[in-house]
Amino acid sequence: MNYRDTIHLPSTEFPMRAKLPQREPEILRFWNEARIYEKTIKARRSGQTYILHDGPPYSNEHVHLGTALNKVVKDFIVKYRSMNGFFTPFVPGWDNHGMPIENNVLAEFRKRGEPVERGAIRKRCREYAAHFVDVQRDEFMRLGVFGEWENPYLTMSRLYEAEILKIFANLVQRGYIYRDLRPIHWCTTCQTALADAEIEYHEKSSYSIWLRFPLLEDPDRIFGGDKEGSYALVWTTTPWTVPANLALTVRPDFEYYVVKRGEERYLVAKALYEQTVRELGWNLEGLEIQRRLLGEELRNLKFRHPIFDRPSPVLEGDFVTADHGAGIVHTAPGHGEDDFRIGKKYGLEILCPVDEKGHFTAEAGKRFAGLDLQRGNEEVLAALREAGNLLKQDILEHQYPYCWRCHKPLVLRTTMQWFMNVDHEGHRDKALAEIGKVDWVPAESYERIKAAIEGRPDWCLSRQRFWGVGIPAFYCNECGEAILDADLVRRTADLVKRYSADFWFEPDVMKHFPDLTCPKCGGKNLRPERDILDVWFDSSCSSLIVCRNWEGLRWPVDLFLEGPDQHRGWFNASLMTSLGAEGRSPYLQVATTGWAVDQEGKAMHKSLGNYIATEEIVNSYGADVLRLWVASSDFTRDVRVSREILDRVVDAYRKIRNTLRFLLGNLADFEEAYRVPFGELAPRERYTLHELQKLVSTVRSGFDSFVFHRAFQAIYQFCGITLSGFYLDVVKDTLYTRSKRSKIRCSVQTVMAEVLDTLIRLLAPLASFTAEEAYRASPLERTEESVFLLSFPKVDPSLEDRELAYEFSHLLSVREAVLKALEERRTAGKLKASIDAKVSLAAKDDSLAQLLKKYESHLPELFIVSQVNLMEWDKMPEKSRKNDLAVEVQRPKGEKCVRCWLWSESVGTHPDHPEICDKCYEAIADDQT
RNA sequence: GGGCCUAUAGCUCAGUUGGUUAGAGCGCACGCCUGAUAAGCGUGAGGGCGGUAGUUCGACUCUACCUAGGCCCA
Repeated sequence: MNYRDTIHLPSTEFPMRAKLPQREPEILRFWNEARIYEKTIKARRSGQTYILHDGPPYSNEHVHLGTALNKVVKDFIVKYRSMNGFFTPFVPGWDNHGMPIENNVLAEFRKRGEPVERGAIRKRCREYAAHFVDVQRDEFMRLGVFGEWENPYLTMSRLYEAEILKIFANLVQRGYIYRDLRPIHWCTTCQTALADAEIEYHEKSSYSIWLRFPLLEDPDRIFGGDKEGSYALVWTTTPWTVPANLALTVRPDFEYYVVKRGEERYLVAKALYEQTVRELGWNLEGLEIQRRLLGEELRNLKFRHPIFDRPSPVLEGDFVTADHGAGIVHTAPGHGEDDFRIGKKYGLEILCPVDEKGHFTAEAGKRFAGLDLQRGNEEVLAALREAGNLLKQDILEHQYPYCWRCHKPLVLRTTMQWFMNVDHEGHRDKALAEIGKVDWVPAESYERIKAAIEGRPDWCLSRQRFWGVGIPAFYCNECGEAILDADLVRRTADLVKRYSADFWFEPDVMKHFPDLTCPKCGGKNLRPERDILDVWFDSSCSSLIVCRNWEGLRWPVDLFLEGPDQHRGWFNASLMTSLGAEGRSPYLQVATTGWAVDQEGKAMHKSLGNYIATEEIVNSYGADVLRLWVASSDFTRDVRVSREILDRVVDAYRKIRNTLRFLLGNLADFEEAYRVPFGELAPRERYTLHELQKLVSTVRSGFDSFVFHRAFQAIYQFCGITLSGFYLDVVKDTLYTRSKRSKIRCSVQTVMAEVLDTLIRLLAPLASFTAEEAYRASPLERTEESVFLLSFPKVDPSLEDRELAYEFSHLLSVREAVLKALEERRTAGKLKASIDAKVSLAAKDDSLAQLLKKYESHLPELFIVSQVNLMEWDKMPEKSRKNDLAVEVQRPKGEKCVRCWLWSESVGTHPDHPEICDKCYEAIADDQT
């Protein structure tokens, strides 16, 4: 008889090979067609609301791996909450306005030689953004991320653009918004301000000049009373900024010398003294250091402008360095960041005598007015020379900012901009108080947001760009008055809602404001502001706009979760607008993800060649592998990706998948009716269920505290060790050889059913596709259409048995010793399969001996051997003893059963089946009835 | 240059308030099985905790500095 046909081997449709890139799209189709996401939301409508508000990625390219990582972590959290009964609508969003898209579009226009016209550019930007919203939406969906993909938020939608202005109106009304000067990088060719990212640095030849400022006032007699022949030494590379000079800055903690050279006296920093002397070609021997004093002692000095007859007072500033020059910095508040700041601090005028084309204005003086900066440079040098204040003129090669569009050198110009006052009515302090109430994950991230808020300057909201929401201000053409009024902003918002923000830039926009007059002069000739709002302002409004306009959402929200750059970005900006407009922070909890980096921990760049595309991983490994890569990593730090890392994730995936497959296969003939009550299960089975409860507990606490990699490791190790390495291995004999409906086989299947059901649900938020696939392939009773409509497992205390687990921990260490002994025997060539062995065993320790006695009948299957003999310690040979345990491996008694392959003395006792053992004889008989 | 953070076996991660020979899983090597089979099982070899100098009876754990890396700012 062929007994192979009488054993019960696993059988399942769930294939060993996942073929995820092919299979996942089928599962996606099912989710979409059956509207599973919507069903999870509807099913939990009465549950507690949990809102994770999505931070909008920028819609200008394919999904970056870091963005994928971010969205996947969000999906873990949302799915877990949802399966725990929370109402969790997730509205994804995109940031659409802004410079990168505008620049790409401008490049397209220029390439085709089309005229750069505002309306046409904006139209194309809108299309461009919409295209990449579609691209990214598909890519996010492909990752298995659940959400309102049919109803996302777009910052360029009319509703959103209008709401931005309503929030802006609130800030205007509350007095947050003001207009002031600020230095910005300016391209005189393109006639526009540039953002930092639009600047590129190249080598440039500049003048390097030394000049002197004659002494004007010296109340503290620093120079000893002689005004004539006393000077401050100054170095600069930009002669054209000299007409804008309004001060000199020294460093208060530097030491300065008054140096006598013939009849002249010069002020210079000690640290730069020798270098300066060398530069100027002076003879060191002919010099005399008359005084040494600290920079702070110079504060009452006033010098005279080297060209004009006006004072240039000495200021104290920490930005002065000892790298170049004389330690005395030419300060022109209109043409430098540091200059501007210190100018404001000391209440200086902000003089910027250069217009948008790079020509000197009348403010630069008659001699220079109208000159471009190149000719201006020459003329300034000539004027300095004539005044006798130019000491040296040279050429210097140095790094200088250039426009990335026209590649011409940039200048710093100070122009009028709109600002949000971050200190308005204690705003900053309120913000600091608010962040103290927020839960920051990881905790250190509080320090970062704190530093970012403490240090943030007033928010410059103006951008001289095309693609964004226009700042709804007006200017009077009669008197120049700037008009920004909350009600007017709201009126504009209503128009935006109707026509989109594009209407603001139409040539006849003023027709919408026919009644408008200048509040100052009553003039009726007004023009609209052309600057747009900083796009950070757009995205900073997202929580307010989305969570109060989308049905079912709530504000403030439970969680923001983004990359670490958002401490200064979106976390910060959202707090600013929310606090200003609504008086509180928009979030209760903020979690930070790290960046996706390469194997060495370095940032990925396409130019470095270490860039791995999301698409590449999804197409060659599958989304579940990408999801498990995220799940296996500590996302609060930077997350590494490499071939090896992905290969290890694939190993883990296969192990988990094969474990599921084995469970599914061995449950093929199982039905609910055969379930054995938990109380009647054997120790081995109860132990496994106990371990399953431990797993559930570990996974839950991992999910609760966003430590997904612990949850993942626990699942992986449970599959690999507890199941594959122990339980499933040990139980095979029972499954295969016992009669189908025997209680012992049904007991095992009862456990396997429980394990399978739990495992699938534990895995669902992480390996969503595979969990769904396994659920659909499951022979168990399916109560829901999708795994995501099931609940997340909870610990069942009735399945816990600590005492039993304690006993099993001892049995398992005995098992380890036995396996070692078997391995030794195998190495010696005296044994192949462990089932061909008999093990004699003795424990030195009495309690262990008793434990073994208690479980004696279970030992052969635990060790997967044919027979186990418990012996007295003293009767065991010396060499078999190791520590407190003695193990000897021998040939079993009886004959090998051809059906179950175990050795038994009962083989041969059944005349109708002479080659099989009692156990098999019984099984065959049972199965036949 | 400043702020915040990271650095434990090839990989992903554990290492409680400083205390005996630093852990896990995977991978790797070797072996077994052929009734989970492009699967399954077993055994074993791998690091001295980025570096240096301190504090301490004793440091992967504390301090300082340095190196490499990340984000932000200058």
